[in-house]
Amino acid sequence: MSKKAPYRTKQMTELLTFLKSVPGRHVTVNDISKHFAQMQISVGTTTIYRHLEKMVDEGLVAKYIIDGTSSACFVYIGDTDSTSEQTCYHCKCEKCGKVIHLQCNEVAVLQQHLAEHHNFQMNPLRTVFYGICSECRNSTN
Amino acid sequence: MSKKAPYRTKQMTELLTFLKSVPGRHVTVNDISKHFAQMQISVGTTTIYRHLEKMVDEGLVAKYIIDGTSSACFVYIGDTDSTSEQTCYHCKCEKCGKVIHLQCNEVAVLQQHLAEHHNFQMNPLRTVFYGICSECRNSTN
DNA sequence: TTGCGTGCAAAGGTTTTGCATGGCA
DNA sequence: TGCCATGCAAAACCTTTGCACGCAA
Repeated sequence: MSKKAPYRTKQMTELLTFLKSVPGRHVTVNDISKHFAQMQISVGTTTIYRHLEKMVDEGLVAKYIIDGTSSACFVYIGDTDSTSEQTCYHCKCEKCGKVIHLQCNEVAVLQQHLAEHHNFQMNPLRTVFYGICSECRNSTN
Repeated sequence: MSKKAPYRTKQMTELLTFLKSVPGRHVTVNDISKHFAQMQISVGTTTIYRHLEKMVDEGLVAKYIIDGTSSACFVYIGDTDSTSEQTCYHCKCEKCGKVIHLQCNEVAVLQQHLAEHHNFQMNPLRTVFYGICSECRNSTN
């Protein structure tokens, strides 16, 4: 019942600093690892996984599973100003693999419909729309 | 350019038979493997993967990546009667892990909107909505 | 006979877990 | 000092690939 007092460790500080330094960008655990290697900062992969998992549970970080075969992506959302920030939706092209960010009211409409009529509280942070992007649609193939 | 004439092998026949025997149900490669083991039918895992991949390309089978950490799911859709069959959408609860099937016109509306206004051809067969299901919403936790 | 289909084994990659050590409070 | 945090190593897991053999046409 008693709260665990989280330690303020160097690794966690570094991780938070990095996440906040790339707002709105998806990063994989690999990306983070490489960044630390470049900066000569020593943080183990295991530690990154463990912290990210915790922060996802706490709602500080959003986890996207863009593609089952590649690794998961993480975005820091803890500082999001809820009054000015618009929700961002993700579309992934099945052909070229590109991920498109879009801000679309229609999705918000659907979100509300699902909540009201299907009692399903959709999470736009984790939901990814799959399909074919405009470039691939126009290409002859 | 010349078409390869696909062989009619025992393994492929068995796989097709099984997929057709569980219409509308998600099955993983593991499920298929276990089924064959129970039926004393010998089909290698590699073969299952290879056939499924081919059938996905041909549009006979839909592949869902419900969760990045677990294995992919496959559904046979080759026999779908396009005149009577309604498209089925998938919602996955982030808490209890349950997958809900729903048939909802609002999603079709969004699909059309994405196509017309964002030039993105959404694929409802692969898209999964993440969120919280009704039971988990109502629970005290 | 031809060459695709098959399946074992092994590789590939991401994520999790065990365990001894290190560091914050 | 107490105990969480760390990170190495190894396991676990799903999927893909190499290669030799078998089988359909």
